Order: sequence, then C-alpha cells, then structure tokens
Amino acid sequence: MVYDPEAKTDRPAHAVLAAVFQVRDGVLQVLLWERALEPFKGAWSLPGGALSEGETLESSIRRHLAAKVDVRELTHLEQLETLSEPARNPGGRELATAYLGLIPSDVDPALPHDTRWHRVDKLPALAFDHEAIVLTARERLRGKLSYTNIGFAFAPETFTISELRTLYRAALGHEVSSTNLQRVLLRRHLLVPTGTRRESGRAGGRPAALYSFRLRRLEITDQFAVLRPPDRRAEQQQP
Amino acid sequence: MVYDPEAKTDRPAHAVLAAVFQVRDGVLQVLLWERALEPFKGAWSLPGGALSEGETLESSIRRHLAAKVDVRELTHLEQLETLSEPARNPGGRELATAYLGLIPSDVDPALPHDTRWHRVDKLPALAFDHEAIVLTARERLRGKLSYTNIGFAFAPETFTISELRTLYRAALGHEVSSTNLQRVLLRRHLLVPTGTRRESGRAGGRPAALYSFRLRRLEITDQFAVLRPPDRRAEQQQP
DNA sequence: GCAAAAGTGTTGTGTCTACACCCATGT
DNA sequence: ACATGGGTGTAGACACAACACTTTTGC
Repeated sequence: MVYDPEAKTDRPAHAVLAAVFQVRDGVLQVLLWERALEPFKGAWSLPGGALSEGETLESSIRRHLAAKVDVRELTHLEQLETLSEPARNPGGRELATAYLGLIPSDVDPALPHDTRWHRVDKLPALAFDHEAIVLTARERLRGKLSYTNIGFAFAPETFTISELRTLYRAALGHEVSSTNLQRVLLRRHLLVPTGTRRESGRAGGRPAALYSFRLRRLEITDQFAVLRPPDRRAEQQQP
Repeated sequence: MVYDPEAKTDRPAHAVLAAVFQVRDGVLQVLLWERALEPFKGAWSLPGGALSEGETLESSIRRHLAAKVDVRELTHLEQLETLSEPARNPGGRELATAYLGLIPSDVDPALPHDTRWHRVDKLPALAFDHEAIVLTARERLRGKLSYTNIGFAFAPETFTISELRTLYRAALGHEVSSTNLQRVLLRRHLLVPTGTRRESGRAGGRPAALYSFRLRRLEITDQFAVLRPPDRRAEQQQP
C-alpha cells in the first residue's frame, strides 16, 4: 500500500445503527424496522439514522432509538464497530457506526407500526450489512456474559434464579443449569439476595428467593482468567 | 431525548488513527508522531490521517501507516472504537476511528525523523484524546492475551519460552513465570515446538528449545470460561 | 401423602500457580 | 566441578459441571 497524494479527502455521510436485544418468550429477539425508502424498500433493517451536527455517535443513536423505544428502558448501550465498505450502501458512500443495546425482559415498549421484534435465530433477510452486525452483536453479548455482569441489562430489577436462567439460556443459545448459574454468579458476587421471595404458583412448589444484581452498570468480573499477576501475599518490604 | 426534525445531517471529516505497539527493550512501546501543524503543533500524537474517497477505514489506516512503518511488519490490526466528541478536535468537527496494531519484536523499522517509539508506561502529553486511545488499546491487548493467541503478533517467527516471557511481561505489565506461560500455551495448543534449539550464550546454560505459534492469525482459544454449553457426550438419539 | 419447584451437598475433573528439582551446556 | 539458564514433576488451591438429595410449598 502506497501513499497516494492524489487521494481526495472524503467527508462521508455517517449513519448510526443499533442492534437492540431483548429476551422475549424465552428467545433472544432484535428490534427491526421495515424500510419505507429505497434502497431496500420494504426490507427489514436495524433502527438508526443519520448523524447530526454537534452530537456524539452515542447521543445520536439514543436520539434515533427514542422514536422506537423509551430510552429509559435501554439498560446498556455500547459501541460495536464502524463499517466502511464503499459499496455497503448502494445509494452512495456511507459509514455506519453500530451499537449493541439491551432492554430488560420485564418491559414491553409500545412500538411504531413499522417496527417489530424478530427472533435472532430466525432472522429475515436484512438490508445492507445488517445481518453481520446482528451476529457480531450477539457474539459480543455471549462473550461478555462469561466475564462481566452484563446480565443485569436484560434482567428485571429483581428476579428468581430460574427466571434468570431463561434469560441466560436465550442469550447464550444453549441450556444453562440454574444450579450452576446460581453458584457462578453468587461466587463472583454479581448477585445479592433481596431477602424477599416470590409466591408459589398454583401448582405449588417451594417459593423462590428473589435476587438482584449488585451493580447495574457494566463491570468486568473475571479480568485475568489466566496469566494472572503474581500473588502479593508473600511480599514484605525490607526495613 | 427527543427527535429533532430540525437537526442538520452532518458529513463530518473522518480521520483514522492507530496505536501501534511493539515490545522494545522489554517494555511495551507505542509509535508516536510529532505534529507539524496546529492544533497541538509540536505535541505527540498517534499516526494516522484523513479518510479518502473510496477506501475502507482499514485500508486507510494501512495507507497512512505505510508512511511510518512497512505494512508487511504489521502482524495484527483491529478496529478499536470511533470517537465523536464534537470538541475533540479544536480545529473543527472530526470523527476518528482508532485501530490497534502490533509489530513483532524482532524487526526495527526505519522511522521518519518526526516519528518515535515511546514507552506506554511513560507517555508524554498527547494531543487530542489520544492518550485515552492508547490506554484503551493496551486494555484490549491485555484482555486478548488471556483468551486468544494474540501473542503471535508481537513474537518473532520462532522464539524461546523466556523470550516470549519477556514479551508477555511487557504487554501485561506484571511478572510472568516462564514455567506457567509454557504450560498454559502448550496446553491450549497455541505453541508448537520447532524441533530446533537455540545455542547457549557465552555464560553457558542449557540450550533453549525454539517454539512458534501454531497459527499466525487471531484465534479465540478460551471461548467459554464459564457457563459452557452442556456436555454432549451422553447424548444419544432415540430410534 | 404426593407432585412441583427451589435450593443444597457432594463428587469428580480439570486448570492454574507455585516451587522443588532435574537437565544440558560453557568455562 | 560449578555456574548458568532451561525444563519437568508435583502438590495445593480453586472453579466448574453434573447429579443426587433435601426443602418448601399447593393440592
């Protein structure tokens, strides 16, 4: 690759997008929007829009999402990546910065008529490069479930372990045992018991204890899985 | 946050930047460039430049870096984040997409006179928000050392375990035992012995075996530390 | 009492760190 | 022989998954 002094500086249009996930009916779903305009008119796409003057990317995506869901319901929002393939938008050169957003499972935002939840495991054909973004977002989410407290973002304020299990199962895409989920999250002090319990259902059964996440913002809980810093217990300074 | 139909679509200038790391003299260092122009004339900054028409962000940063180091020496390059604070560049609105780049420890690229390596633990004052980018890049690198084979990117083709230890120590910022480093990386099959050995130095000592990374591109080696998918061994389909 | 659901005890396995010890070479 | 640096053996701590078992409720 060689420096090309003839290359013209580009001031590309810049869009923001978000893959907003919620666990609904025990399945991970993503908020999609049916395009009203060409290109890809009628196809499903991620919600978002153009970056405006004077705003950051994050405030821009929050502004665009506000037309779809109440922003107070967005419990987590993080930047994923910026896409720049010149041909990614047939309508003309456009960069797009993608975000991952999460919504707790106990809210059901009123949606505009052109917006719907879709199962991530049964996506329709998506416009642009949006399918790749959804998959990247799911990978990011899955990874962070292992080494952060990101579960707080799709869980209600308080919940039982088996409710939480349903959420983790949906997000991870495989079975999760409540026994082990409880052990892992308690051992790492992500969960605290609230002291209250949920009433048994009509079928009986032992009432479940209610828990909540100790911290409701992202926290890394397993920084160094291997190659940890050496043990400081034995160290003693010389007089 | 409310939708503002008056907001004007922005076509911001877009820059690309890279925090290029190399372990030099046993210390993690980053390539910095002394600015010739205002703003921040004379201050140190990350190398990069403007996005040009028709190129992707990645090809753009490769093009700009080519003026500083031979691109063939860049063994890893990944996108970090896109910065968008309106005031981040006093010269006017500009987005910037930051990359993390790595160079193996056995090359010593010829640098232009305005470019120098600086220890990451003793950074000078940096222009713009570049200090935050360098720290983000280091965090990303440290994290990936735990669960990927990213070490290949700052290691030579072949190396002894204690040479590799020096690299990991520099990147992680703490002591690393060669014993454990060898065990972890062999257990995970990141390293393969080449069968050759390095000659002893003048001081004698047992000649060290030479290893190389099994794969020289990024690979996740510890996908699920916890909450793994259940064991499939016992499963048997019913007739 | 019995079914249902939640939660605890326990065991086996694997991974990691730390440290003692052994190996191969130069002088 | 002995210093030097490389490498292996091994033990203890811990985390994890799996599964048996107990607890607490409704009917």
